[in-house]
Amino acid sequence: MVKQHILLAVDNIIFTIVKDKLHVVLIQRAAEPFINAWAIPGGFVHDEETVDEAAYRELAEETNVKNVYLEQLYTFGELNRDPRGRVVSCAYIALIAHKALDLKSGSDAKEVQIFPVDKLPALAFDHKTILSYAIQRLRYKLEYTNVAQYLLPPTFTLTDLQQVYNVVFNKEFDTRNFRKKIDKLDIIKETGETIIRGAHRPAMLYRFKDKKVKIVDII
Amino acid sequence: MVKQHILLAVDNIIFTIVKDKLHVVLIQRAAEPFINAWAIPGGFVHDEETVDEAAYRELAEETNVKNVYLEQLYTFGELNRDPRGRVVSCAYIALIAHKALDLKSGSDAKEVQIFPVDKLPALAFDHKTILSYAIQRLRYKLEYTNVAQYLLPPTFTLTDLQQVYNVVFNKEFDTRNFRKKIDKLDIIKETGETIIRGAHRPAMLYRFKDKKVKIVDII
DNA sequence: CTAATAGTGTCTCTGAGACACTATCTA
DNA sequence: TAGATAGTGTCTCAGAGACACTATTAG
Repeated sequence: MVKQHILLAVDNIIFTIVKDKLHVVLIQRAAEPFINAWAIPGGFVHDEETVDEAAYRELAEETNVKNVYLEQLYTFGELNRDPRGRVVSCAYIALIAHKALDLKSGSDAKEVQIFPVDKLPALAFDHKTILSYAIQRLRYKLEYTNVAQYLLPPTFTLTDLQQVYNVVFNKEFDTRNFRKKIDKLDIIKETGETIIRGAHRPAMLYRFKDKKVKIVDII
Repeated sequence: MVKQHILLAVDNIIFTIVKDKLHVVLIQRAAEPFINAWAIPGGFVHDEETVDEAAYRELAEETNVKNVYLEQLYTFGELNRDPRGRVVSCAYIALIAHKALDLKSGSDAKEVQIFPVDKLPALAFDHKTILSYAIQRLRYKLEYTNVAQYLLPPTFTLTDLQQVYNVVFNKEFDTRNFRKKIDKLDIIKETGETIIRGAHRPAMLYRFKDKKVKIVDII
């Protein structure tokens, strides 16, 4: 029907939170172009898989994960993104709890590593642009949905949950107001268990009521 | 580098408001598959143009427009979208004032026509899915940005502006509250001119202060 | 004068944000 | 008992939403 010389790729911006920093998974490229440079993991879409499936497959090849949140971010279609030729990339955001993350480098990467988003190495291709866009979207989504759960283990304390927001928005939310808000939204429930994490009062563990992404005004 | 048999297309969901209904531009297909069926206008991306440019080009081929708002919506990458083969489509939303719309059918269409979104014909491909998604996004964007201006002529009355919101959200906003809100947001200015549209008090004409898309909490 | 739309102000209630102390544990 | 984090309530202010009348025109 048509002659076209465009290749379609997917890129996954994999976010996770470590201590008090938002981190992103990057790979060190093992081949030209941009050999040795750090890049967002991704690859070409196969003929017999959907674009979503391609993103899942590529994600699995880099990180051993289940229960990841994956959401299409944007399609980057500029002309000279890739020196090898015309490549259009459909970017996805993945959210994962740090505990669940178990990185192993795939065939096309020397190394896989997480980096705090405020201390990134130079990135290959237009990956810096993609990443900024991803952070924007992440903030946006945390503001009005319950996807924060995917950055947390299945059970967590209210402090953990607030930490996610503090870190992603890079500010200190007020503990009382934050808890009031969460309480009113009715999106989490107590597990009945507590956890002791030091020489102080133990914290109640909670769980999200609904795994499905719901629109809720959190911030 | 890679063998891939995927074609990349763009589709434009062109919205406009006529009287008290949200409308969308559709073409009647002149070729198989889905010959004679109505479809969202679109086409394949050329090798030497960006995906955005492809969307603009296709848009221009169907509608004689300048000053259109065009925004990438979502990339639809399912396997059997197109019976001819593997086609991934990057969908865009376009907003245009009805006055500015001057449709002419391109080569691959028998007919171009606007339809109210609540009285659509059967649509080809997965275009019904795409359209629902587009309407959702449109509502979303009107809620928190100033893009409503692109559904209006350069100058308009407050009633016109409210009409856009009434129509897109399919409800009657309160005139006083709506105007208070718009006033406080400081996004439009009086032109100083009035317009008479019948046997009643003339209405003040306004203009948006800023063409750039801005985040503002309208609804 | 009638009919039709343009244009305006007040009150109530809810939610956002500022703010400081008690509870519970370990060492 | 000192040190550390968990957990909680009140007040103020701003904004959302409900609500009804006057202004201006043509015919």
